[in-house]
Amino acid sequence: MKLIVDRNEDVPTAPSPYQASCTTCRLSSLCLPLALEAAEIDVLDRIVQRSKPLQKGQHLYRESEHFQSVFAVRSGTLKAYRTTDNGREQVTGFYFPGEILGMDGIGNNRHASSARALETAAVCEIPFTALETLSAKMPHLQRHFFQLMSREIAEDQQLITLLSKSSADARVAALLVSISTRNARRKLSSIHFRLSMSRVDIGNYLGLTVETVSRVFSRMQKLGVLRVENKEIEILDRDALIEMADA
Amino acid sequence: MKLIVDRNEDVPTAPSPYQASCTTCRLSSLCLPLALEAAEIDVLDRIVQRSKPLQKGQHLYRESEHFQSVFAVRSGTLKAYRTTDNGREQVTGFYFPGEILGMDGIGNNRHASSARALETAAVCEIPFTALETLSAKMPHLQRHFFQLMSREIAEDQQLITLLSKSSADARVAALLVSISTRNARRKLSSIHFRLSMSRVDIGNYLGLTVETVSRVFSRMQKLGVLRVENKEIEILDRDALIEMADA
DNA sequence: TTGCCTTATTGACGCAGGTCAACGCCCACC
DNA sequence: GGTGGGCGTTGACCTGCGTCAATAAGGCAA
Repeated sequence: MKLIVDRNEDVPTAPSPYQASCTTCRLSSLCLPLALEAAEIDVLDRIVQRSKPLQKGQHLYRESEHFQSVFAVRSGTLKAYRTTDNGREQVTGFYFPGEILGMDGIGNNRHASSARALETAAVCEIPFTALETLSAKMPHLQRHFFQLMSREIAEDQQLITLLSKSSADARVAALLVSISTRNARRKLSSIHFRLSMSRVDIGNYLGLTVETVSRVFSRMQKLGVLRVENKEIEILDRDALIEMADA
Repeated sequence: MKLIVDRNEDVPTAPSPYQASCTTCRLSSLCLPLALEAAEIDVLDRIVQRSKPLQKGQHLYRESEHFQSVFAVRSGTLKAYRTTDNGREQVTGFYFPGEILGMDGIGNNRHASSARALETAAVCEIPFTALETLSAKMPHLQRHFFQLMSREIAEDQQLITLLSKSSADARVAALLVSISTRNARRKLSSIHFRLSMSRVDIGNYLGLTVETVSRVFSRMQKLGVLRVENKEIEILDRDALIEMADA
């Protein structure tokens, strides 16, 4: 007998199964421009599509597929990755609730990367042509999307720097700090969390092997910076971690 | 006595010293949306500012400065770079004529990187607020800028993959192929060109040391893939180079 | 032209992290 | 409860690239 209620409310409620609205969404402060008025949110709301949640491992979109929409994560985590010409995989980002993915597809009308769920995940689909039309009418919204894309560029550049210059320790530290910060934005614990991605994905993202990632975790634990128990991470010394991240 | 005419026509012509227009610019096919009508180009033309060329080493903008404009390269080459917390430099890109830079500043209203000229360079300044206003009225233009930004994201992701997975040989090969391709877009030789950036910059961009870059060039020369003479590069076997780029 | 300074090349050597291999643990599914 | 397979950890060894150092080759000023 199941006494504990599932925290992910995936249960459909007829007639419009996954209904929710931007107005009531507690993540809207992350993915929408704050300056948007109630009436404007309503208009936007009407173009956003909410469909049934993705199961772990399921794809949201695949590289080189026709691009139609960008997506906002509602719950769960997704990873974006591209496949290189020689068949290897490169994880290009992890996306948490409130974050937007798929913007790399706008440029050539096809997705430049694939995205799949790392755990059960729900997303809002935002058809891009509708978004464009709306943006032209709502300056705040246009500005907001320019900003979102610009920030994605800036974040990618930070990753470039990380990959180009930093030691294995610094890379892992930087990722943990990033996750910690993003958790804080979502009002979750910034020092205690569960990694939704595997060591393989972490290594792939950071340009390291699984073994190295594992060794770094062990080392940090020994140093008293972290407590690691499988996917559960507790940050014991955030300052030390931040220090390590730019060494 | 100087018989050879300078190819860079920097000579001011009174009364409006650096006058030129998007209509006559042979690069406009690269930096403007093709679908723009003559009248629209004219409107855009009016917001674009052309100032005196930058000298080698001169900054176009600096990291964390207030963001106001994006820039289109008219002639010469620029590099963008950011300074890490621990004081090191990371080159995030090279920009050739017809390419747009500065878009990473939109997100937080300050430039996320610095940009400096690698040689005498002329740019068109495009004030961003004006561009926004115009974009709202001209759907083609809005779409174009979304696309430009998206492509920058996709390109950064490619660099991420390169830095994360590839050998020194592959990185250098990839850069050369990229320059070669971009030269072709500008109707310049794709097999014979002069590198405007130093070995230090190349190494920095690719996450390698100068010494490694130098060794890779020597090795490729020995293999008959390249002919290297200082900054002059001749690609002897483009297919081999492309092959090396994803190994 | 000379001389100085910056940039590039080449060699010798060391180390961080990759590779290979063995093993333990977690959990899903009989 | 048992068992198989994936995921994570740890150790031993190897190698590609960084580091340090010496030298050469441009390029610019005077």
